[in-house]
Order: sequence, then C-alpha cells, then structure tokens
Amino acid sequence: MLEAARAAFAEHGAEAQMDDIARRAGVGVGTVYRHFPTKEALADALVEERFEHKIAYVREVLDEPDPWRAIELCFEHCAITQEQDRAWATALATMAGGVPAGPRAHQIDELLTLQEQLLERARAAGVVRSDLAATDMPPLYCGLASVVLAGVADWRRYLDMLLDGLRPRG
Amino acid sequence: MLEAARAAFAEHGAEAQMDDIARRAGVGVGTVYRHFPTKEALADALVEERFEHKIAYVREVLDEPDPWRAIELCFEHCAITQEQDRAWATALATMAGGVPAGPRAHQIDELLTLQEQLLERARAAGVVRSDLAATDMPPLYCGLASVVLAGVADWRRYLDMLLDGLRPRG
DNA sequence: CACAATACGGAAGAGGGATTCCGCTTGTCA
DNA sequence: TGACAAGCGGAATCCCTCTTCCGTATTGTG
Repeated sequence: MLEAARAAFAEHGAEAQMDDIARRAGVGVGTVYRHFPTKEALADALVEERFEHKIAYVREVLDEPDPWRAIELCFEHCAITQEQDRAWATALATMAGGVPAGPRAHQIDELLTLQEQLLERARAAGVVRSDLAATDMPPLYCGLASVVLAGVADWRRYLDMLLDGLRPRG
Repeated sequence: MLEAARAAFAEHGAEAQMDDIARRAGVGVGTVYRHFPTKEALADALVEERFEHKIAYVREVLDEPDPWRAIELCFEHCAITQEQDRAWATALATMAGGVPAGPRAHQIDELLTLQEQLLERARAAGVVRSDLAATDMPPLYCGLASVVLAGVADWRRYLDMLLDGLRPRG
C-alpha cells in the first residue's frame, strides 16, 4: 500500500487521490484510512521517508574526497529524486521559507548540520565562496525543485549555472 | 472589479475564491461571471496583463547603458513583482518547461526575443558567460519565482548567487 | 464447528468552491 | 406613466474529492 501511495504521490504530487491510491493498492479506501488517519498524514509519512533517504545520502557523500564534487553530487541527487517524485519536489519547493513545521523540523535541522559540514570542507579547500552558509542551501534546493517540477528536461544546464554561482568570487 | 481580482489573486494565488473577489469588488458573483466566463479566464487575463508589463519593462531596460546592470534589473524587477503577486509568481514558476500554451505563447516569444537582445549586448561586453542563451532564462525566472513564493525574505542573497553563475567562466 | 474479533470494501455523507439561474432593480423610450 | 430591456445579486445547484460508516468476509479461538 505504501508502494501504491508512493507511486500516486510521485506521479501527481499532492493532487493524488485517495481512491486512486486505494485502487492501485488493490484495496478499498477504508483500508487506507485504517493505516493513516488522513491523506495528509499519508503524504507526510512519505515525505518523511524521503528526508530520511536524503539525510542518509548526504552522510554518504561526506566520504567523497573532493569537497566540491560532494556538493555537486548532493544537488544532482536531489534533482534526480525530485524528477521521480512530484510530492517530494513540491515539499522542497515549498519549505525554503525557513518555517520548518512540526516533525519535519528535526530532519531539516539535521540536514542543515550535514550541509554545514559539507560546506566547511569546501570553504577550507577554497572551492566555494567563503561566505556560503548552510542556510543558503534551502533556497537553492527550492529553486532547483521548481525547475524540475516545471518539467525543464535539461535541468543540468540550470544546475551548472547555479553551482557556478557558489564558486569563490573574483 | 479587475482591481479586486488583482488583489485576491495577488494574495492567494490560484486559490483565490470567486466569492471573495466578488465581495471585494462589492458586486455579486453573477456579475463577475458576466465579464469572464470562468475563474480561469479571469486569472489568465491578469497574467496576460503582468506579461505585458514585464515586456514593457524589459524594453525600458534595454536603454540602460550598463549591459550587466540591465540584466540585474530584470531579475530584481521580476522578484519584486512576484513578491507582490502570488498568481504571477506561480505562473512564472510553472511555465518554464517550454510548453507555452495558447495565447501566452506569443508573449513568451516576445519576451525571449527581448532577453536575447539583452544577452547579446552582455555577451559582446564580455560580462556574461559566452554560451548564455535566452532559453536559459525561463528556468532562472522559475527558480527565482519559487524562492519568492516560498517566502524567502532574503531573496536578494539568492539572486546574488544566481547572477554570479551567469558571469564568464574562469 | 460455532462464535467472536478483526479487517475489509466501497457506497453514502460532508464540505468546499465554481458555476448557473431567476427574480429584482434600474434605465430607456413611446 | 407603463412596457420592455439590460444589468445585478446571491441563493441554489453541481461537481469533486476526502472521510465516515456499516454490512460482509476472514481469521483466530474454545
């Protein structure tokens, strides 16, 4: 059933319909509601899952020896996952305002901490502008998310320019 | 009445409600429908208006002697107008995929042509990377739009990095 | 095997908002 | 002044999707 929900939300974002999810899962809507009190709770569980994966990925990327490459990988990975999941992309496109609601707050904090580590390495190596902070990241992910959502097939081109803007000044 | 619709769509984006628009205009919903067949048509008329303004603005900016400053102004102006109008921001955040629907297509073409002129000057002056094309612009506007929509108060910081990415390589 | 207890399906209910429709008002002309 | 037309307001209607609820099916137990 989670599988069905993932597929539906990935395809339609928040517009995914409970009936559709139930159908895909081969169960009745009532059954869906026995596991999740509301549609929002279901969607939220999936976003939480995505965040967890993202956190795990960033942790992994900390092992990448090249600090610049690590940052590149983070953004690329993000775009790829966004491309596969509209709900996830929407979540990222939306929550850049710095108002981390309830349960997501903890994950966002964790993500920011990890990003800070990534940036610290990069700043030390002089491969990014020295004033780049972890708090600069959410808007960047947000912009990328909406580009992907808008269906720009060549988002790598966009990402390329975006990343260029993170390089040291001069 | 257009005034009321502008205010409602600016504040709530596409979620603006017809009843609310009518109330703001001090008329009944029926009256709104006598001027516009559907809510969508009304929203569309306002977006068209915004595009018209944008086109006029870019024309104006072509007179700016500093080619780089001209580009900066374009983006800034865009962010400011997006900040004041959610529906407009959403429209821009959405239509970067290069599928310019019906009537908007003409305006988008015009905008792209103007952007190309802006870029031509800038490339000639060597103030932007030489491979920068007009078609690179929509995604940039799209990203900016979603950052503004997400409520990032300090979008200038984001814009600053974005613009940095347009500078010549090296 | 009979009886609970639990899980299920999906039709009905509820809520919200766009759109329609009709009686009323205002303005015009003979 | 009276008949008619055009414009209006806003209650009623329609539609869509989430959520609830209940009769039925399944599983577990003595």
